[in-house]
Amino acid sequence: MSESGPESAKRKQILDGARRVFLSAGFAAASMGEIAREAKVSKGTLYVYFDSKEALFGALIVEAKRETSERLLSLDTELREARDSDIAPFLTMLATGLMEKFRMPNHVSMVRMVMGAADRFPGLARQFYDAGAGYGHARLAAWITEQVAAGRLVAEDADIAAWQFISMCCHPVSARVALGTLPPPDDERIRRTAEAAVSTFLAAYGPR
Amino acid sequence: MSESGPESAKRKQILDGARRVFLSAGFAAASMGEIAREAKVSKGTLYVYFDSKEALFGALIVEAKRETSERLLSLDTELREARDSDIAPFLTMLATGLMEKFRMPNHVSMVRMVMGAADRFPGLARQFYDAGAGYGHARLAAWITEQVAAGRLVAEDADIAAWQFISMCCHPVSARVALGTLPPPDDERIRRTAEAAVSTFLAAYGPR
Amino acid sequence: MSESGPESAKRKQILDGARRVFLSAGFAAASMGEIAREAKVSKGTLYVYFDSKEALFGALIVEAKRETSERLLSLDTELREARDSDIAPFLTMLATGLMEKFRMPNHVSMVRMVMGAADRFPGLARQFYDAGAGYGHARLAAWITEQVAAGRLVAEDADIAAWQFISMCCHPVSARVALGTLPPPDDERIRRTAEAAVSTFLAAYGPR
Amino acid sequence: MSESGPESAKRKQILDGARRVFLSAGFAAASMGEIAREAKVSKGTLYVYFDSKEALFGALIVEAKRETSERLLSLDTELREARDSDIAPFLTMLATGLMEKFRMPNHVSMVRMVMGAADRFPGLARQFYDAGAGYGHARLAAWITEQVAAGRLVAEDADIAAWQFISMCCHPVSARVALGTLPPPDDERIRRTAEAAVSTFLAAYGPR
DNA sequence: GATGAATGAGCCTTCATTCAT
DNA sequence: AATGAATGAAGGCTCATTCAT
Repeated sequence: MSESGPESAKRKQILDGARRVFLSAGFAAASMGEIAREAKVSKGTLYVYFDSKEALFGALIVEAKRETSERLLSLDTELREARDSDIAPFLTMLATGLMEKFRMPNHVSMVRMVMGAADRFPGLARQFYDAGAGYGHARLAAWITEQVAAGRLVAEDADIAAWQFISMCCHPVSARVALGTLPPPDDERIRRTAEAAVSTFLAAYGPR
Repeated sequence: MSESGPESAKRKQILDGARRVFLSAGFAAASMGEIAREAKVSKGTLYVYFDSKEALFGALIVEAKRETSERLLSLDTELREARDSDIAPFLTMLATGLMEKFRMPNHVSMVRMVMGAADRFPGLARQFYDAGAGYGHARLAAWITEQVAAGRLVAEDADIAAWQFISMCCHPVSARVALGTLPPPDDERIRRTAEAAVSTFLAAYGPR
Repeated sequence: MSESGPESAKRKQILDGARRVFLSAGFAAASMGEIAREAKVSKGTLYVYFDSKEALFGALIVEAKRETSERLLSLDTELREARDSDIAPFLTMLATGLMEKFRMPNHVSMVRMVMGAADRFPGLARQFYDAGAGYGHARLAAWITEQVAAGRLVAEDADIAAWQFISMCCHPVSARVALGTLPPPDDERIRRTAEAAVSTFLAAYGPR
Repeated sequence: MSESGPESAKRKQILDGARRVFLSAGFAAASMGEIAREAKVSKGTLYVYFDSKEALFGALIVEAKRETSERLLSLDTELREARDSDIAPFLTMLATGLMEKFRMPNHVSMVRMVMGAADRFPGLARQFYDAGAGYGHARLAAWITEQVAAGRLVAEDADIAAWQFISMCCHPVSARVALGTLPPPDDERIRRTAEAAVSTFLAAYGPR
């Protein structure tokens, strides 16, 4: 009794190999042979589980999307719990978490890969965005709206405010690391950048 | 009298074809044959002007870098003239210009292409970043420092402040358009986002 | 149960095709496409068994070298048995064998090919020489030394004497056939040339 | 008043460049571009003087043939003068000259090149042979015939005798150097080999 | 299900040759 | 006569995909 569905162990083994190869080479430069070698299966087996190179790539993005979605569920929890806690410490934690995520080598590679493939696979890029940045932004905007309703923040456009906060955290990292191939920020720099983001955000939208 | 130097017309013709192909396919997926077809020269001619596919790609980045540098010279002028003008209108103009640049299809494709190739050509990605985002950030930080000295702004860390302003303008666009393959923002959305960026920036660093 | 080692049937099939093409065109003028066609395999299969055109060429030389080595083992046996037989008939047989070998079309082509590639592949040419002419000369020189010790020949320099005998047999054939593209000698001419070589050799080194 | 005939200085300049390139690479691996560079003319000029790569190669062989012919005219003179001199010293001189010629790098390369191209250009190889080895052999055979007639040598088959003498000199050198890529013989080895050739030749065909 | 040998289209690059100047 | 830019046909090699075992 075996299965080649999404739960198969071999399927995961292949996806792991594919992730390593696709992340470091991008879609076009990755070769099925190297993926097979990396996943320690034969080339033929690849095609037992995935119809084509594109399908394998797509499955990888979908998987990454799912992992991101699951991780972001904890954001929901945190946001819900944060309703009654102090705003500043919570935002600082949020900012720090975002930046730490954005400096991780795997995240950098993933962004590079998806961006590099966005012209060829707009649908996948869109899914990746929706599950990650898009979802995160929507949740934060909703939380801001709640805080405004509760009188703890003052913001006319929660959508834009959410983007501003996220942008101040993520962009300096991804512009320098993912695009500029500069070394990732150390903890101290992250701390200072996060605090500055919170400070600026609250200067604009904080109570009073 | 002909020349195969950087001024040659045929060289430009090739670079134009290469830009179209590289921008829409990325480095690895672009083929020299398609570039030749697009540039309306023979495949052999490609190699008269460029030693290899990599060299052609590199020349393209260098050219884009140079164009960006030249365009940013006007930023210098504007920043200098802006010393005595009102801060808010100037920042609004800056924000609008940034966002309009970031929604241009060619810019989107260029960022996607350079990001997708950053793993293989870190040096080129770095050059591209240095000439564009890096240079722009440095100029803005210097300007902020001057404003602080003149008492028109209050900012402890001009470096971070500059990144915040740039990020609030660029990130919402590039995250949604370049990564998320969403339609670019229209003029109205740009206006509102730009104004919000200026407003938030001045709330944090403005006089008083 | 398959194997791509030196025993694989397909490998032999490829080497056979490669031999035909390399022998008739030389290394540089041979094309992998033609070899594939001649071997009745696809171009890709060539690269499953051999890493490159050079590797395929090298394997061909090594194989030819091995065949030559094996064939020359019988020379050892003959030389050993010839110790007690009459010298003249044995030398005549040796001379005839040498000349017959040197007029064979495949041998002519092989020498042409190796010579033509000696500038680019000196190591391979050296291996080919060592296994063939070099080994044969060494064996004959050793045999002559033994005959001198036994008082059946008188030669101060067995090395030079061996070269003289071999040269009188081989050079007239290879100069005219391999270099001059003249028709190979018929049996009668071989007989006369062989007898003359033995006669001259014995006039110089024979007993008394 | 200019001429593109065989006397043109530019033609010679091209042939010189072509010789260097063809000799070191062989026909197929040589490129017209490199020849043009080596000859310090444009690629187009090559085709003003020679119809094709093959024609240039052919002209090179013809020129080498002519030079060889001219050089061999002195052999005629020497042979004529040698009629009355002692045979042994003359033959020793002849043998030494042959071997010195055969160890010259240019001669080694020329033989390799012509042999490597003999399959494709049998006519040229034939011309090269006729003007060199073939002509030399014929002259020596004629001289031997004269010596026999004069009672200074005893040989039934002057043709074979001439080949034997030439072979004992040339083959040990070309087998080891041109084929085996071994270092060329030094002067001492040439002296010993030449003397041994003369000694063996005279043992077989000398007076008495 | 898993394998890996085999395929052939396609890629980057080179090169003999042509032609307008 | 001389140039060198331009061409397009190969050439060596890779790789996604298939299929018999």
